[in-house]
Amino acid sequence: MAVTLHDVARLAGVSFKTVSNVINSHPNVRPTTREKVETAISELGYRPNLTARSLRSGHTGAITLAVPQLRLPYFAELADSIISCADDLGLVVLIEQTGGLRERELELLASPRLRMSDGLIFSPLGMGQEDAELVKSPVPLVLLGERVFSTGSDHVVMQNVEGAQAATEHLLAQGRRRIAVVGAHENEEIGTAGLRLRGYREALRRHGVPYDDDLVAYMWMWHRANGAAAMHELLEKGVEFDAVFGFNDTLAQGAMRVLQDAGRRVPDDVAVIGFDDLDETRYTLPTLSTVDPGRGEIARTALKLLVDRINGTAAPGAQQVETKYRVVARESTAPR
Amino acid sequence: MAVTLHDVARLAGVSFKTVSNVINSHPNVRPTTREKVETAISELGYRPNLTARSLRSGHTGAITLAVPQLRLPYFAELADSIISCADDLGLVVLIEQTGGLRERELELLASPRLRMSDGLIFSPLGMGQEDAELVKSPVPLVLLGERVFSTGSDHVVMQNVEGAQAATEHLLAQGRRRIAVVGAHENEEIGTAGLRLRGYREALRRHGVPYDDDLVAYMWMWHRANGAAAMHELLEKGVEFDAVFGFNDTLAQGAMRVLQDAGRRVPDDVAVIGFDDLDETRYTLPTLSTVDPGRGEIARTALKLLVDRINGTAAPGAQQVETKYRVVARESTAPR
DNA sequence: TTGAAAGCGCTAACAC
DNA sequence: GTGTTAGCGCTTTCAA
Repeated sequence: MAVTLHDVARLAGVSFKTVSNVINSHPNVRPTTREKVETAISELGYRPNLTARSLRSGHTGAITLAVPQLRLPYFAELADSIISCADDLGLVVLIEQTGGLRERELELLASPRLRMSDGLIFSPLGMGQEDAELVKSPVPLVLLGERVFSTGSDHVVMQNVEGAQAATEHLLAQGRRRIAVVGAHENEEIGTAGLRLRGYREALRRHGVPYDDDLVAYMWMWHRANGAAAMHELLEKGVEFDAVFGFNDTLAQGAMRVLQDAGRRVPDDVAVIGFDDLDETRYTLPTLSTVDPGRGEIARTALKLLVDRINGTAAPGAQQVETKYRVVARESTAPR
Repeated sequence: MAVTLHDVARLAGVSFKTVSNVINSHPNVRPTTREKVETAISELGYRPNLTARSLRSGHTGAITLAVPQLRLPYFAELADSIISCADDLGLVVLIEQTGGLRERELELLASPRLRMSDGLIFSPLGMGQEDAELVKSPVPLVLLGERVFSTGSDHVVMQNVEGAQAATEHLLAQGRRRIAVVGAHENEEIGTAGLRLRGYREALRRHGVPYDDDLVAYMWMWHRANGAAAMHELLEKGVEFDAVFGFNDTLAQGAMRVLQDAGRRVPDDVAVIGFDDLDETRYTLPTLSTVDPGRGEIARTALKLLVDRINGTAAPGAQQVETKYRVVARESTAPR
């Protein structure tokens, strides 16, 4: 069996409460006592039972991060950032994959497993605005992304409309006029895809370029394979275009590869821009222009909001924070 | 405060033990009683306190996965697989990032945080064979990878030597004779890099091709940027080569990009092969040949070993399992 | 400065 | 079938 406080106390010849005091570095312990206890601790190799501590203290020292899938590079990089930040705060991170499925997301929010952690950072994908009232969690919650608003929870969002608009304007500024879109969601108004499409349309409008739905490829998950498939369809349809806006980098990458197979030169014939600023965009051929959505800032902000909420030091009322974006111009949109 | 068993019992008019029986679906509960209790549960929105359950039962329903960094795509895809498998078994996964630093890896093994989970799947990178005796954990442990052997723990490894040998032979079979290596570790015998280098040398030996250390680029972490930097160095040194073996796909990708910038055509002038079979290798230009190390099998096997160990149903003695590999030929090594 | 007692919410043994 | 009792290992009062 594992060594307990009592075992340590017995060896040190003190009460087990004194041992507890030492561990929690309470002020009122005589140095000699402390030393005796510390010797006993290392002699027995005592390690506190965090489960017992959690039960008693009411907090676990863990948070949950729920994302669609870690194999989507955006979420892998986000998780990396969040785990690093959390570690700095002494918190461990429990990861749940929802697959982006509404059912599983709802299940998660109701799951007793959430109570193994002190709070939840949740990036929904299947749920929508109509589920706003269901976004309730037994632990403090910070929402990420743009699927649901007005939930009463803290919320970190990127500037999707503005970022997408800037990406589109970056293409327009080079004289591109037929800009295909890869990654739209059917009938979506406020999800990430919906907002990025809005930014795209707004940019077109401002520049007097007509919107053409034939240029827009719809799909669900943003995997590379879907970007590739969408580009195949666009090419088969025979629509003319001189640029592609992938709603994320993996889509852009998949699309770019298919374009090249079809003999279109990037950027000479078709310029391509993505969204997310993944590491891999620096090493594609050509390197991929993109929008940096401030992933590090998202991680830090979400964690800060969550910790404040957990500690009860948060301002009353739900906070909504928007991170800064930045267009990163690379070879795939180099001027002709 | 949260609803407890007692609250439910009071509302249902039974003892709190009966409620516990219902929750744990014990056989001996009269249907009418069960129904009464279930009504009370849903009425109060009761959710079991897993911390209390853990304390009492001695297991948490969580496992820890410790990897260097999630932003290395190999580990992201591995984590994705492990989380999915774990979920099928009703387990949640806690992720720790060690940064591949020996210090942090040792710290982790000694951390009380491990006891928030029932077991550990650990992919070391900083520790080496000399640390074999330190590979001890307060919870059952399954090791991944090739940094440390003979630790007394279960171990899942890929066939690194054989896989690397096959990759090299794939290049040799096309008449390549000057094969550069990207990703070697200095003075390493048995780490992943050391074993892959051994496979490479073995292939050369069998085909009577002399080994040339000038063709080998050394480094530490396997990021794309390091692959790119290594290729810059090789080119600057002016060594001749007609193929590159990247010890993983991200290295190969970084190297390939630099090759192309330098005007070398892939595969016509230089063939390139990686290792890991990441999703992105299907979308680079050209698509990247690689070695599939059986990541799904690694995840499943590691989890099975761990669960058996946790349940005490494992065979006595440390198991060592080797997964199957497979060379995946793509455009980057297409015959000339 | 240290100790004793209570109890976090639950499960497991055993009695009824 | 159902209730009673004990206690997992710890922190938190409160008393000495």
